[in-house]
Amino acid sequence: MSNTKASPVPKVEPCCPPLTERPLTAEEAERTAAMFKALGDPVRLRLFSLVASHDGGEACVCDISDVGVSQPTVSHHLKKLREAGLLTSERRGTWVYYRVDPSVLAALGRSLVSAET
Amino acid sequence: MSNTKASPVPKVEPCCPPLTERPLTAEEAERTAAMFKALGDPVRLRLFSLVASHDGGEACVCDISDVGVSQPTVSHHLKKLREAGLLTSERRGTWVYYRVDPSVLAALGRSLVSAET
DNA sequence: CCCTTATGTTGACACATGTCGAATCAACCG
DNA sequence: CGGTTGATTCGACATGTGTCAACATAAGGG
Repeated sequence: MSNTKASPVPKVEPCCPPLTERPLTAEEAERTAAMFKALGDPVRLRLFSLVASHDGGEACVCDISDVGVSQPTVSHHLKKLREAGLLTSERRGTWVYYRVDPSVLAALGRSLVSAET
Repeated sequence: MSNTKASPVPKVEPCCPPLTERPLTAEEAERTAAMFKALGDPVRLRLFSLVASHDGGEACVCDISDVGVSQPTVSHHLKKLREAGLLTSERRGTWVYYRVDPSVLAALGRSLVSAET
């Protein structure tokens, strides 16, 4: 309402401060670790990669269900990724589509590469 | 040793292919997830951040043992980080020093940020 | 030498997590 | 409607994981 102009986004910090510049606080570590944890399972990482690399950055569950586990398990992992803030889901008719949140992903990555400034 | 000359390191791929350009194979996901998993615990992430942000990129265990868990637990987590290839350790006299592997860290980060090319 | 300090290892245990089959909910189609 | 297919939820189980106390190892100092 008030700051509709080009506000410099004072201290939003979408998710993850850089790991290499100062020690993380307990709270920061808690939030950031939750995201790394979500990517720390092979099946979830494949699912995430399948969604992220799909055309338009989104994919139907039916397109990515072939990762070697049962379909309930796929759904379970997608839910975890959604709860971690890495994916969003939307139902369009019969199918449910998942897509990545690019900003969160980029911020997470930047928390790692910021070392080589 | 045949290739002692200045080989351009053909396709080493230190650890982690980009997640957003093509679906990861099961094997790639396995290896990459292992690193994310190592960073997926709050205590480990704090320990890692403490080492990474310390002067000279290395820290004595005695400097980073104050993260709210017992000392054996700290040692246990440092071992996990070492096994994941994120930290290396070296004993110099009485104290053991841990330091980060910058190349692995950067490669991991790049696997996330490569989306915004 | 023994003793103190600094780290790492072992064993045990509570708890979280990945997995599946069965049941359930949602949308489309004859 | 009833039926079919897609997707999630539920209940259960085996396995993995974080944690600590106790013990072991390493280095240095009296």
